[in-house]
Amino acid sequence: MRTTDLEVVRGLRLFCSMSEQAFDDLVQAAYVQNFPAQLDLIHEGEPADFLYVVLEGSVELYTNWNGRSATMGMVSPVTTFILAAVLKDAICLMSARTCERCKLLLIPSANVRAAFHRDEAFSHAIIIELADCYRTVVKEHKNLKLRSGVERLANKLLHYHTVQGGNGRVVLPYDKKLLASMLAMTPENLSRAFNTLRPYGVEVNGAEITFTDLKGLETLAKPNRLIDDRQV
Amino acid sequence: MRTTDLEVVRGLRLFCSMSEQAFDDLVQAAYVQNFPAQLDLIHEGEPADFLYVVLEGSVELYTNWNGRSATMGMVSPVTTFILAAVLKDAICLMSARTCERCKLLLIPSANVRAAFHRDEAFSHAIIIELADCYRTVVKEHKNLKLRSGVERLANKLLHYHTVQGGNGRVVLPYDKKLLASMLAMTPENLSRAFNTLRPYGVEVNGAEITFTDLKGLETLAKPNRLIDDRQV
DNA sequence: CTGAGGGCTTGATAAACATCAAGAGGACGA
DNA sequence: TCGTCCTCTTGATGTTTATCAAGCCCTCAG
Repeated sequence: MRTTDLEVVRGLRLFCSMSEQAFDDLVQAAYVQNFPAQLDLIHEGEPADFLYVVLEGSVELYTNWNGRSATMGMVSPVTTFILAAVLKDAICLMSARTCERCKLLLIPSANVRAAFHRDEAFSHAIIIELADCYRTVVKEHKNLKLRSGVERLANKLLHYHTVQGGNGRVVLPYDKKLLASMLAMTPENLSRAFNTLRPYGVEVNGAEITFTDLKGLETLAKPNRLIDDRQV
Repeated sequence: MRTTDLEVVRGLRLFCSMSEQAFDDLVQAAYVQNFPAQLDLIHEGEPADFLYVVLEGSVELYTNWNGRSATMGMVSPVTTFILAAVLKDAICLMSARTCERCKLLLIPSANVRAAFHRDEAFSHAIIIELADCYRTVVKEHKNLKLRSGVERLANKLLHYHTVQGGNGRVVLPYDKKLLASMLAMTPENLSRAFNTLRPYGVEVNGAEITFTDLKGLETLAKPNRLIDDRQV
């Protein structure tokens, strides 16, 4: 494992407060590995053997039932995933696959569990991390239950706008098929949703979106910190 | 606080492993209080002042946005709620109201946070509890993303059937308006969904449901442990 | 260059779901 | 007892979303 990777991981809120010793033990047992695009990392229903940390690239969490499929979330650097299943030593509820070429850190889940039993600071950091994971899903759930497809798209665009600097221009981070799945709609309907937003000053050019009437878009989207703000 | 209440709370997975001292401190600071039906306990957006434990009655977690409303979950005895907000000292993402007359235990959230910093066993129990909360919402989310209204109803009925003894008969625990909201559908559509299930041997008589073709119902519902099983 | 394939869009159609309106039946208080 | 309110159901209608089919455009390998 490269020193720079190690420092980045060490800097994560989940790991930064744990003891030197405990962190070293964890990292000693871990592997850094590169994966090609579109590779299945986890199948739902299987045990959680590793805690994953995305160092480079992005990972899609998804789920299947009765022939249908749904994207549950995207993981980008530098973030962990399937923490809850690892801690409970339980079966994974979601599948995971790489979107692009990825560099991942794999920490054996038994070591993670051992670490939080040994290091109190780590177990406190886990509590905050899990509480955040929980609240993120709750927000996702609210987003889905309370909003139509067009509204979800409008708010997602405003979110990207904020993240990307707020200068009236946005580049979609994923292709539209994936974006559609994230927004719980079909690619066809995403296309139509963009058309619906045109009167609100949303101009689409491939992956580039420009906004000419942010006020109007916000009036439609009605962003809400209890749904859209990451840190709340 | 009555001794029997105290023992029940002490028996909860969240509290049973913590030290006598820490539990006593927590309980000393707490109040038991009775609330009438349909009383608002928490408004989303407000700080989480207490960790709540439902001792009697049931509580609805719900949320609002732009004039719309959605039920997020039901809490029945003996269970805690808004644990994540309490631990993070954050704003509540959901509102809560009593459905019927309720007896609740209110533990000041500052005391909960102090307790997990002092008692290691408690912080480990919190980790397991939070991981479970997280996985429960993930399952809810999958249920909503992957299934139609009729499918959600069919699976909910099968779930009640299992919980209530599996003898081909079920009594709905809530009125149909609330059940509809839990299933993310309107009361009108719940009524129609019951009609859709009649050919699958589902007979409705007020709150009493009887099943005459469980195999058939299961073929339609396709229950899945990664969505429907509570303990997975 | 050429053809194949994928991403994206559009139109037509169908299914799922919501809304509006009306009415049956039961609970409850005056 | 009567009227009122509430829950639940049903029908008619409209909206939202999905599905199916077709076509455009771009990329890329041969």
